[in-house]
Amino acid sequence: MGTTRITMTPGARRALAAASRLFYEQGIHAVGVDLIAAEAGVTKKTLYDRFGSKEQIVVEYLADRDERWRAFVTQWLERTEPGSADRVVAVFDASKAWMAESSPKGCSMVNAHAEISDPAHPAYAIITGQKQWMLALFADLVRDIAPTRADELARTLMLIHEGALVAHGLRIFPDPIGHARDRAGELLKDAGDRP
Amino acid sequence: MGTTRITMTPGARRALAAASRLFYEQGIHAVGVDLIAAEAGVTKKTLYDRFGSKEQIVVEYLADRDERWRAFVTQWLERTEPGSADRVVAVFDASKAWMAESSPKGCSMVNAHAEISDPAHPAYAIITGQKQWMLALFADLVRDIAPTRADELARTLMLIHEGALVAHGLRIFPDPIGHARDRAGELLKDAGDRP
DNA sequence: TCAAGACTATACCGATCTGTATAGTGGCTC
DNA sequence: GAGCCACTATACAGATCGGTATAGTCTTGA
Repeated sequence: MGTTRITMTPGARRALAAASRLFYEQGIHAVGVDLIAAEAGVTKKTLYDRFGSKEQIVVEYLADRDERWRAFVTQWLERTEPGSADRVVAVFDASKAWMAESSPKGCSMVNAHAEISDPAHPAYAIITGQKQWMLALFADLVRDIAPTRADELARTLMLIHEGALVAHGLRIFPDPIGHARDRAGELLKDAGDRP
Repeated sequence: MGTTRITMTPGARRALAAASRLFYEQGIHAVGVDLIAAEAGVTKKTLYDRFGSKEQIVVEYLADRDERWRAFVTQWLERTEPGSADRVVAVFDASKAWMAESSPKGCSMVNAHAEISDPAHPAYAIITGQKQWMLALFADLVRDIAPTRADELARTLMLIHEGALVAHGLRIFPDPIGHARDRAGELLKDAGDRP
């Protein structure tokens, strides 16, 4: 991990929880540190003692969300049969559950990327890192089913998955993640038929 | 069209061009009206005489981009055979050309949506309007090929297309729109085989 | 009991934010 | 050549931005 993390004292934990909610709902630039402090029941002094800068709060926000998402998916995968197409479908099931819980505005990484122009920003690596992790995960899961076409299928799954998250956030049509899940299932069934 | 548009004087045109570039590259909240005025070679007075508010500049930015995108796609479609699967593929070709030109950060509508929380914001209707237009376009084009499955296929195409734009913006893998184009072609070839 | 550390409250810094006011200049048309 | 309109320049209002300083309170563990 290339990003520096901070020690999470009780106050820092509350601040991060408030910042996470506010950043996701209203956007990063739209939320000031005064608002974060007020919502968390914490003074700005405490915020800057713990995080040092607003940028670091943003980094912690994304790194924490990334960490929780990876753990969430891993947990869903553990309930499925290794080496089966069900495992790919389970990723979409996990996404649907995750989004239904508290992510009506789509992927936080994609949304954060919209507000960060500088690739040198420490948050940039977290954002692209998660997407690379997802692509590698799809490739690993597909390799057990269709080894020769693993990379190509993984990229297609990636497109469908990202598209579903966007469609969910923008409410383009009902249940886009469920739709994506079904298409992913068909895609792998067809791929398995012709070896 | 539910959004009010303004009269585009030369100064307003320059201001909108500058705002478009800045909003897209740095995000809406990160760009102030002073910067827009300076970059456009226009005073703030002129900005407020023409647009009235920053919000209205944002609305013009999105409405103008939406308008130009629709014209762009329509132009590409006119070069293809009506009723053929090539027309769907042409949408992806248009997207690839559009993004290559001046959109390295993905879809401006999706990015703007990340910064706008209030559905009552006048920009909201423009954002969702474009996505609905795209979905209807896909449905119309597919109806000529596979009428019974038009809506389902249109939604799948929508997911692949949106995913490709995100993947392009985040540089998840090389040429995602080209990849999406090929998958869309296959999808319709298979759909046409079984009527 | 005492020291350390996490926290609180308050007040402030300079900079920047959106938005407005005043006064004056340039070019176009009738 | 008079009037109109787009534009320029400057200065400022009130609020909020990220970030810091001082001083005091609370809990925890040795």
